[in-house]
Parts: sequence; structure tokens; C-alpha cells
Amino acid sequence: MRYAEHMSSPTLRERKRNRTRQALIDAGVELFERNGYDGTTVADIAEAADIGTRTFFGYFASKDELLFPDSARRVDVAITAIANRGPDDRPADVLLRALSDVAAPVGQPDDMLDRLARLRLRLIRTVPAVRGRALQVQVDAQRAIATHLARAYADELDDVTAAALVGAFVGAINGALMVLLADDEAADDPEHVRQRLRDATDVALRPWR
Amino acid sequence: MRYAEHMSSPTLRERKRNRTRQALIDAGVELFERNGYDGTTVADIAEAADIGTRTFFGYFASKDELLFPDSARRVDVAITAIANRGPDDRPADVLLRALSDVAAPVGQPDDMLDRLARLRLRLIRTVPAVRGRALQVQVDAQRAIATHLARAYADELDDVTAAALVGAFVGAINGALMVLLADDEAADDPEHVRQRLRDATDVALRPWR
DNA sequence: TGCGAGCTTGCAATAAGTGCGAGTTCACAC
DNA sequence: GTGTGAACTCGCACTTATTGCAAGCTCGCA
Repeated sequence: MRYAEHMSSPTLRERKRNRTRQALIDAGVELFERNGYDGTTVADIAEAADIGTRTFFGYFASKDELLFPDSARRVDVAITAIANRGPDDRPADVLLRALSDVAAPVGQPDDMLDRLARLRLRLIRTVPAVRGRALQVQVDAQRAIATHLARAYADELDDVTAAALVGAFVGAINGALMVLLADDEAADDPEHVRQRLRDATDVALRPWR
Repeated sequence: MRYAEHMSSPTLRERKRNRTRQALIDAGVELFERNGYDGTTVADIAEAADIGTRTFFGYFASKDELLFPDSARRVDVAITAIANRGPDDRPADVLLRALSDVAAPVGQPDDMLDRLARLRLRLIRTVPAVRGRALQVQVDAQRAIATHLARAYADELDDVTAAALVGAFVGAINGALMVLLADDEAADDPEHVRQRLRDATDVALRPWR
């Protein structure tokens, strides 16, 4: 088993593994910021984290995965939101709550998480490989969310319809973000982005609200 | 210039180029079908099409692009549908028409196009690199469509909202297809897929219709 | 304490993709 | 029809991601 099941006094091995994983992320962020994505080789990252190049791939299946270390947790957040739905919530309501929970910051403000998020956005905009990975991560998340939504509303949503619904909501957010983040200046003002995103999805998803 | 502008008696050079391009596609489809995506190297394809390996990359920027040779034309179809909108059409109406036009077959039934489409579907399901490329192509198309939609309804849609709207519709279709095509048996019955896709998007997009 | 699972790593190999530079071929203006 | 430059072809060398393998090390646990 590669992953801690349900944290209960992590063993030495697990602590070690987490530390190494984090070291890789830190090194990667640092180097990507300094030398760019293409200007940084996996070997560079491994060396900076003081492990063998070969070992890198024991932690991340590919160079770009380094930039999406918390994708699983995000899905969990959405799934939790679905599980905690109120008795009167319609699927669309639950979905909106779930997605806004995902967007919200997770815990205490974390410097590295913030740096990573910024860096990731920039690289998604500029590096095709990273953009591809981001889309990949997104559709995987969509699928998981759709499955849980269908299960939560088993009597009114089949799998396919649930997937269509989730796709519509995520697609709307995504489409808006794509344009919003396209120009560099505006992308750096998170409050502005949040506001315009809200406006756009309000209109695009109005028929549901 | 690499591409014919607006076909007017293609020059010899262009004819040659098209022929080579088509030969590459044919060879690629053939080899992918026979040996699988990972079992086929770019060098194999180039050799089968009787050109140098290096030259392959003058036609396609990457191995996976070979599988999406008609993406530009599809976007054109959607844009044309937007341009031909009726005076009473709402943005959502136009969008639905545009997207169904894109899905419709283009011209005469073409054996190779059909084979390519089938192959592509299978590889999207099974090869991450191809899936990534497909998503990439899709969001590019989304962006172009959103731009034109915003222009067509300049007085009621800004860029961001148009992108959100397009994202919602494309996302719904895409989400449904993802689940529908996930299992191999069902995916081979186009009529069944069409029907269930229609059902799912009817529900997911009902608020608009 | 000892064993088996899991981790680390070096080495070699494969394949995508790129820059370069020389040689061809074509479109087009004169 | 002739010359010229743009466009195309292609071999070569190189970088880099990614994988399989096998040897050696570490840790969890019975």
C-alpha cells in the first residue's frame, strides 16, 4: 500500500514518505518559479529534493502531476458537501454548494499552497502539458462528483443525467474562468476574478436559481 | 504560409501537401488499429507514409494531433450556425443548433472519417495522452465559439458570460458522453448513445428549453 | 529477532520532440 | 523561360520524460 488509509498515528515510513513528497513539491515550485516549467528537468527537481531521479516517479507518475498534489482532497470536499445536503435541497442547490466549497480555501492560510496555486494558474495558461493535466484532473473530479450526486438522488437522476448536470455547472465555471484568467493583468486580482465569475455564472446558470 | 487560404484551384504544392497529410493520417489510423497507440511510433507512421520521421512534425506538432485533423472545420461549422441565426433566436437556441450541427456528419459518408472517429473514441477512452489532447481541442473550440456568440449578442452577453454559457452546454454534453462511452459494449451502438445523450441533456438543460 | 513488504537507486533503453543546416522543389514576378 | 526566395524534406545529434530491471536497504510486525 502506498497511501495512509485513515490517519491514525502515521508510522515512521509514512512520515518519511510525506516529508519526501513535500520536499519534492517545494523543490518543484521553487524551480518552476525560477526557471520555468520547460527550463526545469525532473532530474533538477529530484536533485534539489536530494533523491534519485528514478525515485521521483515513485511519488508522481509524471512531471506535471507535481502541480496537482491535492486533487483528491478537493474531490472529498465536494463529496462531503453532497453528503451533508439538506432535505429540501434540489440537485442543483447541492451542486452549487459543493462547487463553492471546493473553491474555498481549505485550512489555515498556507504560504506554500498559495504559491503553488498561483504558479499552477500561470502554468496552466502557458504550458500545454500542464493545461492538459489540469483538464484531466477536472474531468476525473467531475466523474466522481457525478457518481455521488446520482447516488444521492437515485430516484430522480440516472448516472448519465447526473454527469450532464455536473458537466454543465463545472463547464460554466470553467468556461468563465478560462476567459477571465486569459489576460495576465486581471488574473492577479483574486477579488476581481471572484466577482466577475460570480456575475457570469449567475447569468449562465440563472435558469436554475 | 502553410495553409490554403480560401480554396481557389489548389496549387501543386498544396495538393502534394494534402496528399502527404492524408497519407500520414491513413497510415496512422491503420497502424494504431493494428498495433495500438503506444505500440506505434512516429517513426513507424512516417515510414508507412514514406516520408522522413523528421517531416512528420512538419505536419503535426505531436503524435496525438494526428487523431484530430478536422478540429478546425468543426469550429467553422459551429461558427456558421451562429452566423445563420434567426432573428428571434435566443443565445441558448443558437448554441443548441450550433452544437448539434457540429455533431452531425459533415458530408458524404466517408469510410476513413468513420474509422478515424471510431478509433479516436476508443483511444480517448484508453490512452491518457489522447484524452488530454481531446480535452485541449474541445476547450479551444469552446473559446472560439464563445467569442463568436458574444459578438453575435454583443448587447446582452459579455465575453465572460458567453464563455460560461458555452461551457455549460458543452460541459453537459461532454459529461453525459463521458459516462455513456465509459463502457465498451454500449459505446458501439451510436443510435443508443445518441438517444441517451438527448435524454440526459434534455433534463440537464431543461431550464433553458 | 527475523522475514517480507515497501522504498531507493543506478543503469540501460525507448521514444517524443527540437534545432540545425544542406539540399530540393515550387510559385511567381520579371 | 528564367531566376529567386519561400516552403518543404530530411538526416543528424541532442535533450528529456518515462519505464523495466535488479540489487541493496529499511521498517512494520509477528
